[in-house]
Amino acid sequence: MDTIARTPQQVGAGIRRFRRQKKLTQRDLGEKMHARQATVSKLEAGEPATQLRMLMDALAGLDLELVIRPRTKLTAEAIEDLF
Amino acid sequence: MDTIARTPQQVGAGIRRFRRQKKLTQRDLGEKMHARQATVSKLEAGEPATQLRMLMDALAGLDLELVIRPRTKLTAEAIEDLF
DNA sequence: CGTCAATATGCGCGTTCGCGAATATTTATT
DNA sequence: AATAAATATTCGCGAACGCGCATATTGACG
Repeated sequence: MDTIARTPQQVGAGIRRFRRQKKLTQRDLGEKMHARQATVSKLEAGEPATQLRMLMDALAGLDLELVIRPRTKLTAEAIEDLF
Repeated sequence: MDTIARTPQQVGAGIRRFRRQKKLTQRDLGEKMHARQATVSKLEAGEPATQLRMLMDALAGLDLELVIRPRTKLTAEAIEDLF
């Protein structure tokens, strides 16, 4: 399932969901992306000042990618996902 | 047209493309997101240490959103887009 | 409950952000 | 070629990063 993100928090939540789906710990992901577990923690918490590099490294570590696209109207289901 | 991004540089290039599509200058976008023109410049250049907040603010200013999804096989067309 | 794994938080350090402000430098446009 | 607009780059500053290292705190499970 793809994840829509419009805020740092939603980005973090998306990363976390995919990481858990792959049964990886923050430490596991941290090793893949050469970052500390603490850094992964902040990224998933949606810390707004997290560096873009950390996001992209995490995506690579989880074999994910970003799509940038015009905002869509949120469906009822998509709204559910935000919570 | 949606943009696929796997690196900070590709993220920046995507932002730039959408900004130009909307006939906005870096200064225009900067005002919308309460950031300096210089900051927009670095974001579009793909500076890896750019803050996540800057990315999300820029997307909001351009009425865009992110999708996080599993990496896809790149089609010939998508590969073109990377250059 | 107790125990261990997983996650969150803290400190000091070096680095780099984004800021205001200003200035190159590049890119139209005529 | 000349001018103006757009973009890139620099300075000093305060703030926050990610780091190693260490320690709470929380969560899962027997």
